[in-house]
Amino acid sequence: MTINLSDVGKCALAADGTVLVTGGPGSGKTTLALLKAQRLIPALKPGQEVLFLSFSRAAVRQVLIGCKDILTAGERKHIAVKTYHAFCMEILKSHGRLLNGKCPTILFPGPERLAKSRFDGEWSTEVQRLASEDGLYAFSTFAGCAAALLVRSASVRELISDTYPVIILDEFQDTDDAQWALVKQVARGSSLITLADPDQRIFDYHADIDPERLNQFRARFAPQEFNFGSDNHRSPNAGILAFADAVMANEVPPVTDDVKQVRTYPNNHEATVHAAVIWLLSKLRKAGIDSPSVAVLARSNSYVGDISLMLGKSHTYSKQSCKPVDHHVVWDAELTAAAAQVVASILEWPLNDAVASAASTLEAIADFYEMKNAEHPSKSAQRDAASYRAAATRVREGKEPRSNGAKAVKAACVTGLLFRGDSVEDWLMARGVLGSSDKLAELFTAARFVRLFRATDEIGGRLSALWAETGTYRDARTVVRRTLNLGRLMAIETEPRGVVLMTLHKSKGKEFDGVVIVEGQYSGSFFNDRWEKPPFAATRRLLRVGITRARHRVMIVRPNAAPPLSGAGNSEGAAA
DNA sequence: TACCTGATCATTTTT
DNA sequence: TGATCAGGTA
Repeated sequence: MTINLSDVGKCALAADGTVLVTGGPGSGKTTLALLKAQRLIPALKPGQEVLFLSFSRAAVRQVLIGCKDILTAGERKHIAVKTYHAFCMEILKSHGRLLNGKCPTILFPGPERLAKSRFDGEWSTEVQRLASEDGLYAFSTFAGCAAALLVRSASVRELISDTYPVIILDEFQDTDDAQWALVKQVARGSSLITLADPDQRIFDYHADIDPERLNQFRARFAPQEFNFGSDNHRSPNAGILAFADAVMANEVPPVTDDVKQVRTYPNNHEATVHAAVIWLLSKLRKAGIDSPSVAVLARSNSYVGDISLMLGKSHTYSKQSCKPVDHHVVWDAELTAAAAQVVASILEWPLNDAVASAASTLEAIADFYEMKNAEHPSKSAQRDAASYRAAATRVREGKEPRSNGAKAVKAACVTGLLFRGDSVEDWLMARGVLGSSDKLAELFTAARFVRLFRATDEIGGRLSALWAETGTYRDARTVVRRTLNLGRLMAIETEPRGVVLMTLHKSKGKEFDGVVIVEGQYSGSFFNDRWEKPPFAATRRLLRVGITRARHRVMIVRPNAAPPLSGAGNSEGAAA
């Protein structure tokens, strides 16, 4: 692969010592970092590696792809690309005993969530206590504890600097306080190559992520600084980046074929979103891309879920029929998984008497509300969890449950369900129990999102296997739980292909042929002066990140009533 | 304690 | 539009 470096790029490549490289999306920061690594690798001693630190596994994957383009197989052996979490976990596992004499163990996110939902009190202080007293480290404590360890132990610090004499820091503008503390420690012995784009700060609503981080870095390390500005190596022409920059600056965006805005009316919003995705796919295919990747981005998780439901239905748009679009959703699935457990427990009804069956389903429902409360504490979730838990106990004691929701479950259970062995049909029948009462509507909605895991086929297959073996759905709950966990892992590891739905935030650092950005009518709106004052700088940065994910084409679908994207009024592009 | 009613609101989080 | 919450009532 030949790489044409700009003059700034050449200087940055040649520079020694601590370096700070800034530049916009697709300006080639990562490429430059890898070229620098390539230049430094021959000087490494045996056992030494260049360390490349990123925030997410998705980012690591993206960097590894870059490594394949730029480095030879031999060179790649001398570069370690890791997440902060992986790096810190290694430090803690190997040397954590030095902190408190306890054998270090890791509290993984799944078990942590469970523990959190059962724990009454401030969880953030509890994880600190678990780390310092028991040597049990939750993921959120990794960086802070690793930093504390390096402060205390010069020998561990030296060991790390000896292994990793050069450390590349990706997306530095989003470094949190604990990670910054860690960076300051490793910098005592290793030299830093730091990559950043202050305009891609999209996580700084988090109190730990300081908008001043880059300046703190400059003040502490006085790095040689190189600015790649708006160099653009991602999309073949500059229309997309220019449009994105205009949106960020709240200026009238340039007219370009690469970015189209579409307005929707309340009665055709869903159909328009659907049609936009189909239209973009066909445009990309016509442009010669065989299997284009398209990201559909929205502001909130719940709205991403809504869009998934839209794409799963048939619509008519301008007399054209839009068939369901196969797609993948990057989805935080804890609640959905809990709802799936409820459905699975219903599949197990025929195996037990009505009392045991109803009680186990009621407990699954209580678990669902506990999970809901753990994710987003609310009085109603707490009350519902307690109420269903109590109902389960009452049922086991042979009494009638009090609440209407629990009564509906009990009644359905007494009537019983007759499953026939068609796992999809039976799943829908079991889910239908939740649709029978208004009180259970929330669970019904959550269970509908099981298809978001793209695990429906997998679950269906495994349930069918269960049925073939036993003529029942014995252990349906276990099967469903395992399948959903598996599906989650695979979703992370596989390269995105086809249509993928996610939040704008999650799209950071990723790249697609086409991008559709959707604004919702009620939720998922862009400009809301409830949280943010005009000119909505944070939202504009976020939109810029989303728009610049596209290599070829962008569509922005917005309600007709929404204010103009930028440039005070006369900025509307052509509608499709 | 459960449920009805009307008011209020509708973001983002790596592993 | 639809979910959620506080306050009132049985």
